[in-house]
Amino acid sequence: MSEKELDTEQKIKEAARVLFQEKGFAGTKTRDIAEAAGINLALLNYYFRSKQKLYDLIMTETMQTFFGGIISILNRKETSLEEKIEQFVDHYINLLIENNNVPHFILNMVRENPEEYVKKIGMMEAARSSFFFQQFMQAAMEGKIPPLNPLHFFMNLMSLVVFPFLAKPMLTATAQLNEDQFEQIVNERKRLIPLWIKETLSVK
Amino acid sequence: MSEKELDTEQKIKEAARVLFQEKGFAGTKTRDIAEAAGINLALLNYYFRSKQKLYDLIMTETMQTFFGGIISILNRKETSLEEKIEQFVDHYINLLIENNNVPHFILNMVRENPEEYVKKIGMMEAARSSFFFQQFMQAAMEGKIPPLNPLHFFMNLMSLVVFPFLAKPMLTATAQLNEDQFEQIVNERKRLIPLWIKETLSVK
DNA sequence: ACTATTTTTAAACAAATGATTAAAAATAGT
DNA sequence: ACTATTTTTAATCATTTGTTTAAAAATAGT
Repeated sequence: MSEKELDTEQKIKEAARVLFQEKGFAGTKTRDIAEAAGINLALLNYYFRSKQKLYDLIMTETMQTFFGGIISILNRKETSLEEKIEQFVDHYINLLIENNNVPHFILNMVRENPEEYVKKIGMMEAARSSFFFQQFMQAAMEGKIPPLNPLHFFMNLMSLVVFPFLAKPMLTATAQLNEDQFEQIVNERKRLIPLWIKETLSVK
Repeated sequence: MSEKELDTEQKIKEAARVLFQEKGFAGTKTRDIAEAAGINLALLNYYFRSKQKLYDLIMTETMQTFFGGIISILNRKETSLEEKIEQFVDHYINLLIENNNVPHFILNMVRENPEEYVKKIGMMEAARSSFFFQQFMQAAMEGKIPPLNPLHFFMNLMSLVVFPFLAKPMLTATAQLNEDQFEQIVNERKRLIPLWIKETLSVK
């Protein structure tokens, strides 16, 4: 096992990750991956057996990236509900600035392969059983926040954080925003989204 | 030109619309369309010349569906800012309940073909020059609402309305929600989103 | 009823695409 | 230096896929 070996494998995986996230499974051709990675086409099958197996690997790793980091934030005993919201928003916006296409990829993936997705992710269950969820329900019971369906709350939080990254190509295509302006906008949202979310908890 | 003729053409277009919206351009095979429409494969090319031309047609019509109805709401002289928000939310949620996959399709489309998308849509420009936008800026100048970047405001509105439909496959795949429960949730949001959005206008 | 036109069908084509093979090149172990 | 193993390459295979063709069937015009 030399340096070069890992290098080749890694080059393929990286090229595949970028292309799969951008174009989806059907839209990505094995020859495109080989070209982007600068390797011979046969090496893809040599290292990863098949396009599907490579895709599955990228899928798993991407899910890990997207959902992995958040569990620990939601389960911290020492932070308040408000602090968790702030950390959640900050964590995700930072993550998505570095991985713009991940939300799009995950949505495509779930549509292509709902069963596989369900197997790989106990995310919702993890969120439901999180300390964050307990804190939310307790605050509702104590009347500190209104008895809003937690699903609305969670959907709002994800919406406000994630949607701009899904819509980014629409904004940049129409020359509404360039790369820097987009990043500035989403960075502003690190501060604003927690404020907005807390406001929604004062409604009705 | 008989009944059957229009019928065949329509059947193909309908099947293509469903499949393209669900699976994207690369993920949809001409044979799948033919099978779903119950027609001979060659008829697709007979009526629509090519897969690409058929896709372009579906794309144009879908954009029309998605953006067409909203302009008149945003330009009404007789409604207030608040009323426009309510009508906007109600209009879109109703539309998306009948066309669950349209947001996903549009996002895919923009990524596949940003230039074509830009040509087809002057939506942002229409929104910018709308009476709604003037009302928004005026209210900000008069201090009735804070000087929030209109982009944040518009992004929040779209996020809260559209995101649940993008995330729907995640919710149904994990058996969090069935079809009816999902529809109930988004219907609740017709009332809630305008309230939440108005709250965001009281922040900072 | 006859003819021209339109629509439909089965078959085939050509290119694209995922995968494999067998040989060559590079590397590791001794 | 020699051998075994691993990695890389060029060529090829088998399917899939978008499209075309030519004939058959259906329809319209008279």
